[in-house]
Amino acid sequence: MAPPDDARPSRVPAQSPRTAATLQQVADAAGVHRSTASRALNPETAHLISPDVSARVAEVAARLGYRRDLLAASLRTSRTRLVGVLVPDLANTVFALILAGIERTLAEHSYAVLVAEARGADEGLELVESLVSRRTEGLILATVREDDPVLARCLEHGLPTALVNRADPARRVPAATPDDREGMALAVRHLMGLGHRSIGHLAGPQDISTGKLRAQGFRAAMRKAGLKVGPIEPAAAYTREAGQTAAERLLDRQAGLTAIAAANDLLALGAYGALAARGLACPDAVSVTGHNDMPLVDMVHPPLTTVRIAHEQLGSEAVRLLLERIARPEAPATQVRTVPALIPRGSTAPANRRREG
Amino acid sequence: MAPPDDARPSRVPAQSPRTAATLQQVADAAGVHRSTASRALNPETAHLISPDVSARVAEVAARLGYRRDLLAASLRTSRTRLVGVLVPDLANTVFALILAGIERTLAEHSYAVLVAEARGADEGLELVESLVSRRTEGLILATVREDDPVLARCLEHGLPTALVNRADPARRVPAATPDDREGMALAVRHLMGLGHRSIGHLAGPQDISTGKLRAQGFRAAMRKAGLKVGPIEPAAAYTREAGQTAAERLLDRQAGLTAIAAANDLLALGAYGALAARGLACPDAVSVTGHNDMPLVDMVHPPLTTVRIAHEQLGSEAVRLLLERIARPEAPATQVRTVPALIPRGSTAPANRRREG
DNA sequence: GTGAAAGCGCTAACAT
DNA sequence: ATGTTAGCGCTTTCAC
Repeated sequence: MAPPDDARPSRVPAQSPRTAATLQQVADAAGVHRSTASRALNPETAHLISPDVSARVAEVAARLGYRRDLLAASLRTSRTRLVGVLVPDLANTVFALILAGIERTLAEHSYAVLVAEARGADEGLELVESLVSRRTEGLILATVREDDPVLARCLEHGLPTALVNRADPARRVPAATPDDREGMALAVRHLMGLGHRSIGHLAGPQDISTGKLRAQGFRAAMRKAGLKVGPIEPAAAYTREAGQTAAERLLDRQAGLTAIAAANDLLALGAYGALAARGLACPDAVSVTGHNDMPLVDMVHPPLTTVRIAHEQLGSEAVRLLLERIARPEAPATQVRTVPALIPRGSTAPANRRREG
Repeated sequence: MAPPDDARPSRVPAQSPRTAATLQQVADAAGVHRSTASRALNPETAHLISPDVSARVAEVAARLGYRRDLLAASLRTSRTRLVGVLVPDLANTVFALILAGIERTLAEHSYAVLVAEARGADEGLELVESLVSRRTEGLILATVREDDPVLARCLEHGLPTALVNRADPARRVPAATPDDREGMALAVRHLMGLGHRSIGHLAGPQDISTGKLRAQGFRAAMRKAGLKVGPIEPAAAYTREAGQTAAERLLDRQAGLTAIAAANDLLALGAYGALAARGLACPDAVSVTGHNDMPLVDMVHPPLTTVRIAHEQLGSEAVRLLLERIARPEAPATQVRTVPALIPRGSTAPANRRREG
């Protein structure tokens, strides 16, 4: 009934493979054993097979639209080429940029990325279990806080882990972070260069390494300049709202403040709100600096002077560290710090003008 | 030499499971067959097993730190609970927000998300192959353009697919999009309400559904109001740079323009640049509207009047559509449109003031 | 250079 | 209610 298949190449790469061809089918069609087909199709083992057989198998595989089943291969080899990434908030630009860096770099190494949001610690623990049970080869955590239970669990599991943007004070695992102390020092020196002497620090949450280290950087830079360390007010979270609240406390504490160095751009924008609420102009009355150089902070009013973090690079460094860890789990945990850069814009100005308010 | 293990519960939940326990080991330790252990541990089949055996198995499993190997289970059941997501640019806030919505909703259904950036079409095609070979149950595409080869490939594979933020004109697959025509009509009506009659459209790329539909919405709204349709200039990409270039062309084409309705916030910000370059004040000389309500556009100068898209909702709707598709692949492809909202801010003002320039 | 056989860890008929 | 058996699709000894 059916017309005989003619030998010319079919128009489409085989009829739509409703059910994907399996290695066994390829082998049968090529008249070889499936182990031979496996070897022929795998670049690592193809050299074991005679060129003509290899060619025939490859041709048949292409005709049948064969695709290696990575799931089955992973089960057999225990190599999934899968990495899990945990972030606190996907909607946050900082983590989106880091994730972009991670994904791009992992793709270069033909790894796939399983991404999940760990809003709370409990959720994080469950996610680790689920990622382990999917046999991810390693994890990148952007969520880590002080005494983090998720990190602890990863260590228990012996799961190769790297941190990004957050450091582990105990240095038990590799981490890629910005040089937080130096970044804040950059901001403080910039303000001092403009003549500011009364500088307050709008700090981040102190159980996050960025929050803690940037506060340390602030103190150190002030001391080094021989200045009395200004007031430090930690915000409850890295948000505009928390920033505004903390900035208000900061202004309450020290009336004569001429500059605020914030631990993060969103906090700095919160400070804009607090200043506006008191009729204090920025930068005329009070200068403000941020941290991160998020997209669009060059267009806010006034354009935010900030410390640029190479977020994508942070992501790709974390990948490098993780892959190293996967290859040599017992090697010492490398800490990579990226170099921050000050981006001067309109939110900082010389301190010589007296405040009106 | 080693002290005998005493019977008290060990301090830690078993000694660190260097090598995770397997179902067989649990079964052996509980004195049952591994299929019994499997049934006992699976909520779906636990009712087949007597309560006491179930309890014993559960207890042993907990003691040994047993974790079901999802990889092996998936191979057996052909259900991976894995969904692939393709976005054009992870670093773009719009897609980050959509991804957040996708991830959150998929997590509720205990699906995991494999995310990848498809920068070009070739890359997209390869990614589809790789996702197929990982046996993702379905795909969400945020990358689709006119006559998209990636979408075509998904259809060939018979892979359940849903689109997000982009529509397929042929409606071959389900899609969750904003109501692009209505969104743009909102902006145009707002401008007309302020007395603007000479309005230009800073359009998006015309091979992307948002670009095309928003342009259509612009035309329709102008005609409906009995106005002559103003000039339309498509930008090469949804970026500030492309927006500035296209806005310059727009201003060249029609000198008397009092308002620009942009297809996207970044394009609108590009228009800010073009206006500033010509000494035209916004909104005094020319009003500008955007589209998306990206984070921080409320803080740029002037604060951008824009059309808010519920990006996270878009993501969760896409997930709903995809899961439906996975359940009933042959059902008609539903199109979901979310309702846009105009957010009036400082970049639009009444048209009565004459331009100085 | 190729084939045969075993098995990764799990689940789902099919017994009993 | 539980055990037996047979794979999912692949890779990798081990033979020849």
